[in-house]
Amino acid sequence: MDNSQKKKIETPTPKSKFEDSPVFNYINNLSPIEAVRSIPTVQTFNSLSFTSPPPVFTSPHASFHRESRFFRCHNSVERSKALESLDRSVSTQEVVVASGEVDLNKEATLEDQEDETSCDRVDSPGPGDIVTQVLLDPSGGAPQGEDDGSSSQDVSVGLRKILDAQKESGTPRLMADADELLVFRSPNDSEAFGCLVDKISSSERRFCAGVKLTKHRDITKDVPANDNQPLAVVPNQLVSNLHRGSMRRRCLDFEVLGKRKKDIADDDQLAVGDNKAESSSKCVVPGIGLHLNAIAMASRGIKINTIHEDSASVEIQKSFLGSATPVQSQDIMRETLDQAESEPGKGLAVEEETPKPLVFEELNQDSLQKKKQVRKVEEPGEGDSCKRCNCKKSKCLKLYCECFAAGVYCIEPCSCVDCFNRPIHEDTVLATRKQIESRNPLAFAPKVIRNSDSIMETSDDASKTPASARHKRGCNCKKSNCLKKYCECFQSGVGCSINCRCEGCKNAFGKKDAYLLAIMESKQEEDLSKIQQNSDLSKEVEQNHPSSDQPSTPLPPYRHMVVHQPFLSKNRLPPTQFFLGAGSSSFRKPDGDLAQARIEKKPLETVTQDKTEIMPEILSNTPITTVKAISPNSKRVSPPHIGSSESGSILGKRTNGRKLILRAQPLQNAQSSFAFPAASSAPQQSVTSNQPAKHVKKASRGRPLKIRKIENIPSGSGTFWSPFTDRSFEVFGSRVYDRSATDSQPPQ
DNA sequence: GAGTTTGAAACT
DNA sequence: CAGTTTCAAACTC
Repeated sequence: MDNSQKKKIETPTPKSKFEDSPVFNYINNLSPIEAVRSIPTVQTFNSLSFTSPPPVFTSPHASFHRESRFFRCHNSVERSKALESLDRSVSTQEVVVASGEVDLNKEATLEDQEDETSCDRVDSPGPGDIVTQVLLDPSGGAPQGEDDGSSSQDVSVGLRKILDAQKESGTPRLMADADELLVFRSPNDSEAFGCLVDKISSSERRFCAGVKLTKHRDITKDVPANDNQPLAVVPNQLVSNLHRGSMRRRCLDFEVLGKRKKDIADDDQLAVGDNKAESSSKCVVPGIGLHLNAIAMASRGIKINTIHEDSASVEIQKSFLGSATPVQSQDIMRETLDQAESEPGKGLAVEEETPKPLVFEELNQDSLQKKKQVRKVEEPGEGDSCKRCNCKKSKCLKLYCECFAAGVYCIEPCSCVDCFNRPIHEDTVLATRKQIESRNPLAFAPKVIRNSDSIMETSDDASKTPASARHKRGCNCKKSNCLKKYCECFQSGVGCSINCRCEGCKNAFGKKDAYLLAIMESKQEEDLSKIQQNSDLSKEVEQNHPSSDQPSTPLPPYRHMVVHQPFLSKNRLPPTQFFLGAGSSSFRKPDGDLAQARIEKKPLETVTQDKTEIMPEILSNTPITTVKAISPNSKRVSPPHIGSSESGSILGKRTNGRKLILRAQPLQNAQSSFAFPAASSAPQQSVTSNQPAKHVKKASRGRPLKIRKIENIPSGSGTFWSPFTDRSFEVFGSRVYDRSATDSQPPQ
């Protein structure tokens, strides 16, 4: 291309006197050079961007840095004041903080000292900031300096220089943060997040929150090899280091025992030498080995933030959830927001901490007071990272002990007697833990499972509730009516489920009985939708016009067609599902009024408002894998039919409500795969299966329906809609019946 | 803060 | 697996 351009420039006309002019020569010479110059520049950014996620990811990432500051000010009444003082250079600060992150990522394991100081420079944006932003953009977390080779390394070196220069004039305020980051090594160490967030919320180290957390995220993501590295004990410890030490001291690091022992020795020394520091640290860094706990604790860190109901916090927390998928994060966030809404104060796992000399300490006076107030309200629920026990006889080596159960060492605030849950007795702790785990491998797993995937692992159908929290084992309350914290479900803020053996359940978060109610209601709705759909079919038969290819609602070309198996859609809808609105409604919403919940849900419907949509909508509050089966005409596929008898089809085989998801295929493949409309002239009611015939006959109000049997269909059962032909089909076992040979406009 | 209640954990 | 005991948190006063 350059050659052709050159030719165009150079060879249009025979040489003229103009060519000899300096201007012409200048232009003639400049053009190709400009092109050559511009290309490398673009390529440099492109190369960086290529390793970066799309902008949709970069924005939250960037906002994370921005909001990390907010995040730290959340608990302060003078948040705005803090912001004023901090916002000397908003955007550039973020960038520089981020640059610290990059720097740390690159060299955390190499130079502790560098780590300590890399966070110092906050206020002075450097020339490399923009490039740093580019480096940081990838929310994938990979330090671009390592990935991108020389160019980004150069940038990083430049940043380091800048940082070094700033270091001389910077304050030591943030020094501790960098090495404190090293405390957290495990990607699953979500409780560490929680604790860290606690600390953050508690006011100190305002600015480095983002650095710390992103650092953690990046470390865990990018340097997995370091996951098992011993904690980096930084020399020249500051007060915060003692604090850190106590944090580590309370950490039950079951997976790196050998490596930890060395640290433990140090910790013990610290413990002897400075219990004050220990007591100042009630926050807990969880045991790295507590990977199971981390599952549930992934949401813990969020909890703290969401109380602020700041959308920015959401972004932060998404960022915190480094290992969580966006969908998971969303789910967690939704839940957390709901929790924060329904339980103000509970989400604040804030611990009192001894204030440390920090630059912005004055900004935190109020926040500390507030936190103390919050602390009173705060209840060390199941999800709290900071446990305090009062064990007398168990030596804190049984699950009776909250600390031990939470996977943390007992610390100063504990009032336990003869406590063995100390780093000194780590061997005993580990042995006991192993013993308990041998008895019950999930003994240290979170009691409440908020992750839908985890829920899906359970054997109970009722637990297969997407996006709903469940107590793992269920409660067994007899007298508390699940209305007091004796009830683990209530304490965890989740509704009772079919797993519970409670009596007289009145759990405000969801009665067990609500299951039955939900089942009944869903069945009613299913019937209604059945009737509605069959009515539509009748109309279609009447009109007898070919299928419409004009969807009223544009839909993405690719869609999952979900065939809800009867037991999921019909019988296994837990009450909490009703509380999971499309937006912020929550499973925490008391289920006292299911109807109200449904009413609230109704406005959320964006398509036709007929009753048939309620259930699918509810079901759609599931992870992304379950997509509503909505026709382009906004006509929802009715829940699958269940005949009076479930024999003769997959219905007879209860499959725990698993959803059969049929992936839509390109049009040319769709017809072949579904084998329709193979017999367009099939006789009406040519039904080979009794159940469909019976059902259709009944639902069609006596009108004959065009039902064509289609062979060789994957087993499954239910009604589904084909986006390619805008037809509905019924699947019964291995047979598919085309229920909409002629389609009509959907009812509005 | 002491005593009671409660339900999970542990034990048999 | 069911019944009992132990235990510590939650609760009440």
